[in-house]
Amino acid sequence: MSRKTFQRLSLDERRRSMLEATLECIAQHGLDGATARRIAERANVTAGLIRHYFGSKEDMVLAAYGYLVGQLTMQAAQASGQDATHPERRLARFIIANVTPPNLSDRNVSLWATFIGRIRALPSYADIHRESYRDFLDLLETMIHAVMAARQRPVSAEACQDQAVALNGLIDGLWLEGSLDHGLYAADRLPRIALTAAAGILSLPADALSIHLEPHADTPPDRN
Amino acid sequence: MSRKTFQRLSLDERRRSMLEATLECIAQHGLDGATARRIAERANVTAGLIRHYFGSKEDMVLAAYGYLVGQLTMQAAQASGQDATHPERRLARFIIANVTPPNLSDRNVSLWATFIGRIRALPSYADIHRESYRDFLDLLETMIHAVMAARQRPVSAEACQDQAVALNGLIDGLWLEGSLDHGLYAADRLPRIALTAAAGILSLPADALSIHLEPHADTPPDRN
DNA sequence: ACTGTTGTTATACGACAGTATAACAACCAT
DNA sequence: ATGGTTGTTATACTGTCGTATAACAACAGT
Repeated sequence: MSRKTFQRLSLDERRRSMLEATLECIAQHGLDGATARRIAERANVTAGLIRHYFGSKEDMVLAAYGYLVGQLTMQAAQASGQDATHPERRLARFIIANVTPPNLSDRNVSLWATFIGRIRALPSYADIHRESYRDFLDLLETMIHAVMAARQRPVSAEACQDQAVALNGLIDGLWLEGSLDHGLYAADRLPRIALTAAAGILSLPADALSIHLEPHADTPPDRN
Repeated sequence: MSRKTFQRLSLDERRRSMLEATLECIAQHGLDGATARRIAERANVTAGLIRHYFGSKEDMVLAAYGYLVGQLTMQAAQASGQDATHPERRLARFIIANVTPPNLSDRNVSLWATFIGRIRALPSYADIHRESYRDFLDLLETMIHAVMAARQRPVSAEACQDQAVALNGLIDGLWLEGSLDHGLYAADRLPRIALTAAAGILSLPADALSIHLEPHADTPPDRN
């Protein structure tokens, strides 16, 4: 009877691995089924480490929420690309990224919904949500503004914010319902649906955004 | 030391009161905090009744989910009115109902999100969600079709369904983010935002739907 | 009134949750 | 090499969870 052999990890590595185990357990078994022991087992540690790194299980779950939204927004922002010279392509890519895998996944939506459901009971969750929502909204508003500027269509700041709110709602809703694969329509229709609807919301020509559906490569197809 | 005095209720009344207690507890304390004892206390019964009426706590919670979505869709459908002679007004009212109280409430969103978060772990939840989603989608599709017919604008069934999916996403997203009152914008801006965006998605004139924002009374203001 | 049925209460029980504590071993500094 | 630090394991403990069971009481049929 010997003790389990183990490896000392750096603070960041250990934390990250435990947070990922937390998310995995919640996604797979629900919040109820995500017990301290099960999470620890998945992270290949013992339950005592939770206290050592996060103080309590509740604090670890909260940290896992922050970790999740951080990953989600980073993923979407990266997918949109940094190419600022084609505002409409940038916006289109951003929208597409939000309604296609890996961002579109039942795992992500399950986790997200689970945490949203705790906001009302535990105010700490509200703070994280508010921040991530504001980030997303700001990102959208900037992109919309760029699109309008390129088309030399002046819009008031207020109208631009309204459009950002609406666009955010559209993206959120499509991401959500699209991820819970209910078999009511094929998920590959989502990008086209999203882009056409977004163009409508922004009063652009119907195909102004869906034009950019084709290119899958990182390199833009135009010469310059 | 005498026993608690009690009153025999009909099957439906008792069930409903226990389901409502379940929802209230989940909304207030989260799924973790909604223990069988706490729910029973709120319903003014003892925990043993859960077994008697639902077999198990898990089955009761599932029934509560069904009860919730039933209430939500009924509420929205009623608010849209039965007046089929003004398709655009009907659609507008339906949209407004979804982004204003009592449908817009953090309680409802908290509950909804909590249940959505369980879909992946417990397939029974997926069935309920799928059914309610389909109902909502069908409702929207019918309304959109009526609007287009009244404008004598022929649209293919496929295009109509795409618009319904997009509109549903918009409504879902705005309802969701609007309910979690994050203080980033005033909730009373939502109806106008939603109607304008919806008009855009359907390629209608920008104010085609928001025209119907004003009338609060049940009686339409036009003579006929 | 009385009696039978069953909705409802009261209580007990096993299981397992989260966590506090102490022993231990991996790694670093020397 | 070796000692010290502390990340990590192992275990025990307390509370409370869901639920099974038995006693009880409200109401209906007579």
